[in-house]
Amino acid sequence: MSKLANTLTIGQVAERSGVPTTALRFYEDRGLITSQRTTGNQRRFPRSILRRIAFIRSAQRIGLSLEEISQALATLPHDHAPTKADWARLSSQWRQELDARIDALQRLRDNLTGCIGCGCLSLKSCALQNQDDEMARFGPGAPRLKPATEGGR
Amino acid sequence: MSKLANTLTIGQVAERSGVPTTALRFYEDRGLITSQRTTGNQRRFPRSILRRIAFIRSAQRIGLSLEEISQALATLPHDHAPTKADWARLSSQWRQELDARIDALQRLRDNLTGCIGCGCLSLKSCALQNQDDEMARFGPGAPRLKPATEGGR
DNA sequence: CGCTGACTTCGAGCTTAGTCGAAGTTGCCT
DNA sequence: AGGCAACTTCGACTAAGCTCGAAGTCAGCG
Repeated sequence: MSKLANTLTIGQVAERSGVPTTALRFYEDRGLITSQRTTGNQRRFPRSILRRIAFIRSAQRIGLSLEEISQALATLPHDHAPTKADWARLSSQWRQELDARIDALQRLRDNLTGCIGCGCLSLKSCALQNQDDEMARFGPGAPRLKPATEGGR
Repeated sequence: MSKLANTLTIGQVAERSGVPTTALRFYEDRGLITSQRTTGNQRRFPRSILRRIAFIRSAQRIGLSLEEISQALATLPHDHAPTKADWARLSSQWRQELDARIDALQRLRDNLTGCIGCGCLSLKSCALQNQDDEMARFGPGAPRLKPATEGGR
């Protein structure tokens, strides 16, 4: 608890951001964040990393994958923390995604509600059954991202 | 394309339900469905399996895990397809879950909307940052079900 | 009878987002 | 100089929901 440099160790970043060191290293591995190294090969982060991490966690909360977040970050200046304008641009994009997701869920719910009385579950006619799979990507379980969409082999 | 027995092979079930044979075997493995075997050890399914599968896929679309679905199925008579009443009971339960999820997403969106202009992303003050993690379980990626909630070990 | 396609089991692999442990190195305080 | 916490890498493991391949068996048509 001393040595206030203008860089942070991974432990300090973890403490301040609430993100475990393991996750931070993982993010670096995936290119979401970067760091300098000391002569002894330890990571040193600029303070601006905290905002970047905040950005990442927010995006995750929205439901983006690290891959998508990575792409979003790629549209930002990588030498400093995102500006207000950057944030406005991306966050309104995300809001649209959220809107779409809410819509999809609502449609699903409405279908379900319509189905409660009918006990249908017919493979052909039930709206629940035939709803296109846009919900799939939001359920748990990664592989449902594309169940059998892969081109032949 | 002949031999219309009152039981179905796994391939026929796959074709009629749209669920791959691999998945069907997997479901059987997990106890979600069962089958008879021929003398040659091949699976033969009753036609009622189609409804059961429809049920399973619907539940998945709602966002339930196979484990949860398995539990729901356990409350049903296992000797025949779910009745109208069974379906009504479960589907209205699911609707509540959906409602909760929609609410959570809407709250998230509202926070995000409030944040678009502010460019805050402050670790301490931003509502997006401090929102409790109830959204986590609905994003993609299984492990987010409980990020670091595991009792110290 | 023979062929072929559909079936069987089994274990390995995929994906995402990490976590954990081992074995070894640094940084920093006293 | 010593000591200890914090750091390093690396590979293995988790969870869910499957998919794939290998190696072998079965069903049914001609």
